[in-house]
Amino acid sequence: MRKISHTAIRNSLQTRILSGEWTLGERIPDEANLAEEYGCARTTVNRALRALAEDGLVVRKRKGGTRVNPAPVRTAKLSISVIREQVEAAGHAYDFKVLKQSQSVPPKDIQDILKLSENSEALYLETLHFADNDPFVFETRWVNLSVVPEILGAPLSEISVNEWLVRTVPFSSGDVEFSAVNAPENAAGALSVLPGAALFAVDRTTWLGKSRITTMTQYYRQGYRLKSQL
Amino acid sequence: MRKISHTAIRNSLQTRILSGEWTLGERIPDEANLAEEYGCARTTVNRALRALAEDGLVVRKRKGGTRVNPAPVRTAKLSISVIREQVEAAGHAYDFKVLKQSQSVPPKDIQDILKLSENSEALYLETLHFADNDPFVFETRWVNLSVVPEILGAPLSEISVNEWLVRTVPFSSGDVEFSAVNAPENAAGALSVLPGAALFAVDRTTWLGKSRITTMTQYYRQGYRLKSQL
DNA sequence: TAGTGGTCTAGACCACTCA
DNA sequence: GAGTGGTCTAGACCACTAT
Repeated sequence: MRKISHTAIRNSLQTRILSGEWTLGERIPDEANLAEEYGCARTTVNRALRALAEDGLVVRKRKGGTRVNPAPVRTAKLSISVIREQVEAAGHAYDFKVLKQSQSVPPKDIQDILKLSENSEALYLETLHFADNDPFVFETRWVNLSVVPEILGAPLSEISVNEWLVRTVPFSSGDVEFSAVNAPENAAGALSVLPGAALFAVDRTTWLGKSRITTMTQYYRQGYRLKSQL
Repeated sequence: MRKISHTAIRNSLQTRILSGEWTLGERIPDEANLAEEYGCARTTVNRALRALAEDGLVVRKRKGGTRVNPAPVRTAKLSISVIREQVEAAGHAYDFKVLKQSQSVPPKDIQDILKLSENSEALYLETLHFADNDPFVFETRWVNLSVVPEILGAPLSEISVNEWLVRTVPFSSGDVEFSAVNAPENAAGALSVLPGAALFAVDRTTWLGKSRITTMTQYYRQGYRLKSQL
C-alpha cells in the first residue's frame, strides 16, 4: 500500500468542492493544513492543487490562498486530426481524390495570409475526401512553396496534402475558424448538394515560427456535426 | 539567481525538439542524464518532461524512455462562455430579451435527452441575445425542473437563463455539438435573416452527476465565426 | 511584513514494460 | 531481470501579495 497519492487527494478535494463544502470564491485550507489532514508531504498536496487549478476548479494566489474558482470556465477540447483519421475512427473506409492541382500566383487575400511577395507562386489544390465512397469533405488549399518546396516532389495522389504536411512539419501551430456557409458553387458540386445548402466550414492557417505554411478551407458534407465534451 | 527552473528546461527541450534535434519517434535522453546535463535534480527534469507530455510533444513509457511523439495531436481549446461575456469581450454592449417562456410537457426527443418521465413538465425559453442592439444569438432551451426547481423563482428577465444556471450549478459537465443549419423559421425571424441562410449552431446538453439539467440550441447571427488556436 | 503558494533538492522505493 | 519513468518525502528558500 502506497502512501496517499496526489490523484487521491485531487479526487477527494474535487468531490468536496463539487459537493459544495466550500462556496464559490471561498477559501479552502492551505497546503500545510491539507498536508496534515491527509497525512502526507506538502509537495503532494501542492501537486493535487496545481492540477485542480489547471482544470479551472480553483484559483491560487500567494498569500491569498486557494479559493474555489468563482467563475469556472468550461472548455471544450477539439482534437484536430487528419481527415483520414476522422473517417477511420468512425469506422468508414477512407479515400480521397485530388480534383485540381496547379502552381500559380494566388489572389491578394491569400498572398496576405501566407505573407507572400507579389509575384511568388504557390501550390493550389482542391481535394475531395470520401467516407465509404461518399463525399465527406471538400478542401481547397494553398501551400507556401518557399517554406516547403519539397512538396513538389511528393506523391500527392497517394498521400493527402494534409497528411504529408503533418508528417513533414509536425509541430506547426495555427489558427482555426469554424463557421457556417451557404455552399459555394464548387463545394456544392463536389459534395453533391444544392448550392446554398448550409455547410460546416473549417478555415485553418498553419505556420512554423514566422513562416506561413498553408491555408485551407474545408467544407464538410451536409449535416455534419462536430462533437465535443465539456 | 535561481537554480535552473523546470520551465527553462521545458523551453530548452521544446526548442530542441522543434529544431529537429531528434526525429519523430526518436528516443531522447533519460531523466537522469538530462538532470546531469542541466545540472539539476531529476525531479525538476521530470516535471519539465511531464509538461511536454501533456502538450503531446513527447510520449513517455517506463523502461521505454521518452520519445518525440511520432503522431503529434493538435488540439484546439474552446472556452465555452456565457454569451454576455463573448459579447462584452468583443467590446460590444450586451442585452437580451426573453421571447417566449412556458412550462409544458416537452416533445419526445427532449424528454429522452433530459431523461424525463412521460408527463413531467419542463421549462421552455426562447431568448434573443443582442450585441450593440443587433441580434447576435437566438437560443431555444429546455430546463429540467426536477433538478433545478428554484429557477421558477429566478428573475429571468434580468439575468439570462444561461447565466443563472452557470451560477447556480457551476460545475456541471456537458456535451457540445457544432453544426451548420439552414435557418429554421423562428431563428430566421429572430435574427432577421432569410429562412435558409446558413447559420452556425451550437447544441449543448449539460448535466450534474446523472441528472440532466438543460439542453439548448443556439443559432448565431449570419457570418459568425468561432475562432481558436492550435 | 507576514502568510501562502512556487519551486528545487537529494534520496528513496515502486511499477511498469522491454528484451 | 533490469532500466526507465512515477511518485513521495522532508526540508529549504524564494516570490508574490494581502493586510
